[in-house]
Amino acid sequence: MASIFEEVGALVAEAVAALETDGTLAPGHGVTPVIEPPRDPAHGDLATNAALALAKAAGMPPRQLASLLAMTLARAPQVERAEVAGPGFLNLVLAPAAWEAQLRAVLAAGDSYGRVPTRAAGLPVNVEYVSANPTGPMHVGHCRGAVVGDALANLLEFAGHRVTREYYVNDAGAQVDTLARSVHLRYRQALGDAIGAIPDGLYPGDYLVPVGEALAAEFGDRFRASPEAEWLPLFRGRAVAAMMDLIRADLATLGIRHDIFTSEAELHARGAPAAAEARLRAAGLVYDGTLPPPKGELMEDWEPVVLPLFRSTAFGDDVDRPIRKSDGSWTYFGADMAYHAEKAARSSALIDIWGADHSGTVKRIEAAVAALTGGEVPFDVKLVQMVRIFRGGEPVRMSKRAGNFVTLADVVEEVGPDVTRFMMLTKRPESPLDFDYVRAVEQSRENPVFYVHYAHARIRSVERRAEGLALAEAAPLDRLDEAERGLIKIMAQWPRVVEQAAAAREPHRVAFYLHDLASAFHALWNRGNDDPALRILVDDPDLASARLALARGCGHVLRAGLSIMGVTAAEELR
RNA sequence: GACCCCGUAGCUCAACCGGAUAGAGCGCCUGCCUUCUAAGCAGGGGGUUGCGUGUUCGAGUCACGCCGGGGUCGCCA
Repeated sequence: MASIFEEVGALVAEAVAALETDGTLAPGHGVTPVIEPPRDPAHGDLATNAALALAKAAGMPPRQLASLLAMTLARAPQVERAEVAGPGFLNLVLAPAAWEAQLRAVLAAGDSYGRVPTRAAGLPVNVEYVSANPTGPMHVGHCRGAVVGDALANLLEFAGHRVTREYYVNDAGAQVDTLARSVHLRYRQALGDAIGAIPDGLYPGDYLVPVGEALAAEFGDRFRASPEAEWLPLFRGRAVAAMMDLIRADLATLGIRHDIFTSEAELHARGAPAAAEARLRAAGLVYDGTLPPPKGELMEDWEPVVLPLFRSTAFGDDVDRPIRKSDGSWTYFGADMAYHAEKAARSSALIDIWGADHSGTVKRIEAAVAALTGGEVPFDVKLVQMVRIFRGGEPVRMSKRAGNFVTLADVVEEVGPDVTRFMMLTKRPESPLDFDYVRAVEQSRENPVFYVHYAHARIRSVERRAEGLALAEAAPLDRLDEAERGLIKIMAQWPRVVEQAAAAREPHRVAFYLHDLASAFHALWNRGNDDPALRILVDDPDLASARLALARGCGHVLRAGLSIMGVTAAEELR
């Protein structure tokens, strides 16, 4: 069944078409009227700007056009009243039966209410998220991008897209060589060498100790004193594999699993950057040139050098960007460019979730994708701002260099995956987030996780209690009152929330919507505290079954939303 | 210097491709527990949406310019 917005949208479209038929309105105006719930409930259940948007095409004042539309719309059985308001808005009050039908649709669809059937045609949407460097366990800073990316992938699937969840493994370059050297030190340590303090520039974390021990057990002292060239590739491979195991285990604690891990090293091995360079050279977008000296802090060692440059300035970037270094090896950007070209070839759209510290590189990669796909594949980079972690208002320090950083595992262990995921989605990603261990587990209205769980637990409690009662089979939903229909109206917005959150790539909107829905449910529930006749399970079996159906429907929507967020719906809170 | 993000109630934040009188929570004030879980609910007070100009029937939302906070800048990763 169509959502209430689609249903009313169709009615409005019919009314507009009727005006075209009788010549009031010339066809071909290209206007799609917006149907939305008005902010002010006095403006009815739904409002449309159709007359405002079409006034120019009709050559008629908006209010006059609106009253023509109102006359047609008022004849529809779903519409109780159609009123012209303000500059030419058309406010619609729907008949109670229309809302009862919406509740029946929710109950029929169950937890799938609002889900769009998967579109089989075309390539999947690619969401790349986490992509943390394989040099250690995940820290809390990675956590937000991980949750936002995963929830976004869930949301897009719910909205009918096929989705590929992808992780780009930066297993090439200097940092993984550093990792390998750090592991070699731990390997010597495992063989009994006194290694002393970990030198500056190497990774100090204890998590490398077992990696060194495993290598010692397997290879004995074969690489103890041998030249670096003999062990570096081997140690690098083992270290990266071990780090990726750590990272996958961290992600698993949050229920996150990627479909594809793409290796930067393999990308180089199959010559992808060179292929991308050739295409861009042919298009005149890569040339050999010299960069101007960097602005900002003074760079004493800077010297002009001729390098292959990507013409990102043609796409709004400040300067052109080198794709290879003076020694001929690829820059990070050179590989990343090729990687995105490969992803674009197998995707209908690309979405990257990045930490805000990479904001400076967005333009060049957007430029590269536009250049390599001819603008055919939409590409969005969503920047996620940093997380600051607190305990009872006191900042908790983290420092990856010192090796004593707050890990993702620390957070999940302390507050659990559900709270972690929910909290990461309680703000727009582009706002910095303060995460407080104490407040995150607080059981109060102030805590949105708890608040939504509490609503669901109340519904489950009533459902359990109702199991032993003899209630009417088919709930007579016309017994519901105005306030109860108000809850249906909020539930009926769910398909639209899904559609718009998916289009905007903003999973946090689901969290906010669930909070609103839970709030409406709590309000209804509490009427029963003031007046026992307003409780759900009253003596009248017809009325009880109708109210139970309402609560059940609300439970379905709460579970649908929580499943997108990747949060378990609590059965009870004790 | 340049680029990116942010600026909305005392605080933390919303505001659905631009829509009508900008909404929640916290804190403050006033009510509601022999309960279907009061871990909650109802009501009250609180705003020049940082400033300005422009586009529009209509701007917190779009454009441009300022101001303020944060982040970034490299042949790094």
